[in-house]
Amino acid sequence: MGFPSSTVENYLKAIYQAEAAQGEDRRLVSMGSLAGALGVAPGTATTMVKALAESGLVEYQPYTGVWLTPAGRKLAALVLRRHRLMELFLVKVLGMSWAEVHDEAERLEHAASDRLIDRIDAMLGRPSTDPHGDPIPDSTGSMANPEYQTLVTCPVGAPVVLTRVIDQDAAFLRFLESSGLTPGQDLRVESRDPAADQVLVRGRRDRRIRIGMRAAAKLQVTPAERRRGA
Amino acid sequence: MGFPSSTVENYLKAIYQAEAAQGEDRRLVSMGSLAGALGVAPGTATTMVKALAESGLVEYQPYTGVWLTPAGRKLAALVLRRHRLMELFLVKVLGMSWAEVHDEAERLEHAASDRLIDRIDAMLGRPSTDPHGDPIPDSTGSMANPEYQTLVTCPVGAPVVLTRVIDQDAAFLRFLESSGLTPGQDLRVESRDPAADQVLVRGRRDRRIRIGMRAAAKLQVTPAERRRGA
DNA sequence: ATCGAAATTTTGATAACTCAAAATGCGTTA
DNA sequence: TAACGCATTTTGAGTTATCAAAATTTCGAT
Repeated sequence: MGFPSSTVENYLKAIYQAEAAQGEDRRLVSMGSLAGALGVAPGTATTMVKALAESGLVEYQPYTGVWLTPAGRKLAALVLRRHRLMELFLVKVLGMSWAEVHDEAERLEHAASDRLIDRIDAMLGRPSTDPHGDPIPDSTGSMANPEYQTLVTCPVGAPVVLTRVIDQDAAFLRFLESSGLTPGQDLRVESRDPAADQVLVRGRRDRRIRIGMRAAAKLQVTPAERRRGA
Repeated sequence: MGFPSSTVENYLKAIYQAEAAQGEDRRLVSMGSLAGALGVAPGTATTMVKALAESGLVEYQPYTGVWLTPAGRKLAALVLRRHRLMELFLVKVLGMSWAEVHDEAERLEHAASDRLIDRIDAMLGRPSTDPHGDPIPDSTGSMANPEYQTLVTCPVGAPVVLTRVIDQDAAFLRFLESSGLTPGQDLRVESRDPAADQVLVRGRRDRRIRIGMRAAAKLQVTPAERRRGA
């Protein structure tokens, strides 16, 4: 009936992202991980999910998990759209830092009207990704979901471009910023040592950055385009 | 304890504005008008106001009314600050229309952080009034509250500048916009006829606009500065 | 001085969201 | 297959904000 509450939007978004974080196929989200992602008690998640199932936004199998219906998926994508456009807007127009916009957008995404979001979208030139490289769903809720390699999987020595960062933690983002590891940067993995949990990255001006495998796996890259001309 | 909910902020804002709408001295707001302003049942207002009194934000006398404590007044002013800066931002930066920003700001004012508000404030050059001419409280919560004349009280024939519009109704604002009655415009009251409930205004390019006394009373003006030079 | 209308408060319910802790189900391991 | 441990669900309760309708208070008019 009425439009979805912030709480409903947050549950849908969390389910959407948990689905996406898993593989292509297994789109079943456990109560435990959902409750964890939202910071609520397990019983709370169960109760809410049953309500969401009532309104046709998710499917729910007791003791098994939840997944989104097409309606729920669309709604979640539109929340994500609001969030990501808002983040990009805060960075590009208001000059806020990459690291601090997440929480701000987390609240604004529930307050901004479609009209406002469309203005922002237009002002930014209908962008396709947010400051972290996350793709922005269009106004119908559909989104490109490209598969990238990461600093763990890309070939050693090959020039790549940092394309997407899969983590919103402010401290991590501040570290990346201070290391020059921001989307768009040209990089090259110089060496990888799984035993020592070390990845050595060459950045701009041959800067060397050492990070662990876990962090490296959060940095997605694409092969660098060969420069044209001489 | 925790920070105020949107509901609390809205009650404080409504009380603040009801106080201001009354005279300088009589700052006592009745339950009826408060409930009316917020669109809730009278009993609801009573309940909430008692809770606000518990937290020291208002003083409450049963069967008499409410008024803000200094703490409540400051909080209300900061909500108003967020609202007005947000409105001005939406108009100036996002090019939204005067008439449509009120509802948008009504929601965003509860979601924007102090940090964001300060960025907006800085980007707009620490403005002193919003698009309606309403004064913007500073970050300590203090606000200039100038007394203006209105199109009902200003001298007939005297050149004045439209300074402030005391009404947020979208239809009214759209009418004003289409009539060229926006803050900053030079005007002159050509004639006033209380019997016929008519005020005849001369606007830009000698345009004639006829409005009722009630509408005229919502348009606040200051005497036009005499132009220097030839 | 009292009566009655209007405003206000109280009462009893409801909806949305949450928790802690008890109960239940599920899969694995012995 | 029986039992253990863990995840999940259920239960009982609390919070915040709301309403409708009954009870109460106030104040002006007779």
